[in-house]
Amino acid sequence: MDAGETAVETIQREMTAFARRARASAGRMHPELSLVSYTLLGHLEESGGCRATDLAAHYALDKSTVSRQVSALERAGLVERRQDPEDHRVQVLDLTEAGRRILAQVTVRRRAAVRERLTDWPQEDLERFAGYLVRYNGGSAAAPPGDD
Amino acid sequence: MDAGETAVETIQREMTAFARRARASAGRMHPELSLVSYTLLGHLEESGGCRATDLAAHYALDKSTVSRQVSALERAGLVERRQDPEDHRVQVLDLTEAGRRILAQVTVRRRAAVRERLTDWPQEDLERFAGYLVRYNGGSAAAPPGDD
DNA sequence: ACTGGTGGTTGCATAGTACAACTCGATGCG
DNA sequence: CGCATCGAGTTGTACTATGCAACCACCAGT
Repeated sequence: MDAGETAVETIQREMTAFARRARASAGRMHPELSLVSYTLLGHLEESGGCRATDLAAHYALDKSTVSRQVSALERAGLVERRQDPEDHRVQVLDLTEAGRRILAQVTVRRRAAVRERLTDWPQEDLERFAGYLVRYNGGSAAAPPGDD
Repeated sequence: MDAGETAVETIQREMTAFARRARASAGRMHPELSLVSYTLLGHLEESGGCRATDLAAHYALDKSTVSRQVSALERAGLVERRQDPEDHRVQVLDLTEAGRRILAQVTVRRRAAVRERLTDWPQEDLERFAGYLVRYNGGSAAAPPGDD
């Protein structure tokens, strides 16, 4: 196996390991906001409000899954649904004040956890790593960070 | 926010995005081997056989979860259980031939999918990215952030 | 008005998970 | 030795996330 294969193999293995860990403990750290709920709220904040269908498409989730997640978030008072006056099929979703607050809290906690692992990393490495992740995840080198 | 914060923020977001995507698509890609099953088989291969308790500890899973996963893998003919002659409480788990074969197949497919996203990456970037991931995941045994 | 397409909800099934209670065997202590 | 304790694993129960399919409501084009 050449060096390229070795690097690909390592990347595959490490990404797998990460995904498994994230999944295994997704609910433990932020009992009030699951990983999926967190990313949905994050997307609402970034996008400034969107439709359930947009969330489903963006996250490759079934619309029924999004529907239920959104219902839960609404029950929890973190998002609001507004009827689109232009199209009565559509519900435009947006964060409530409480939603914004919780999202900010969880973001801070998550970022702290990430930063924890990144202590001692030189600034240059942080930036390169961030760049690689963006490039890997998106093909989206163009998209703004956290686009997703 | 300074550049360091921005990089940390991006890393956090991208790792989260990746975890979510992996989770969403884990089952679709390899219907016969879920992400968790895959990692368990992988660990058995690396370790050359271990106990269910070791798997649980390594992956921060409840022993009941591992028990059921292992049962499923055994039913599928991918792992074997052997009584430890030293301690009759213990079952040493190991891959069967079929388990090895499936694991190899899925590894190839997963690696191909990863390589797909890494086409056009210069060798130097591949190696650096792999190194960053190892470093990020590695110190993490204690408090994996995606893990939380 | 009919037809087809889109946004969303609900019923049903499944996977993965945790926690608690349990069994069985090992280990240690009086 | 006999009993208490510990460790490995299993099983019962419950919950969450998820997908698919069926369905309803609405929009738009013909």
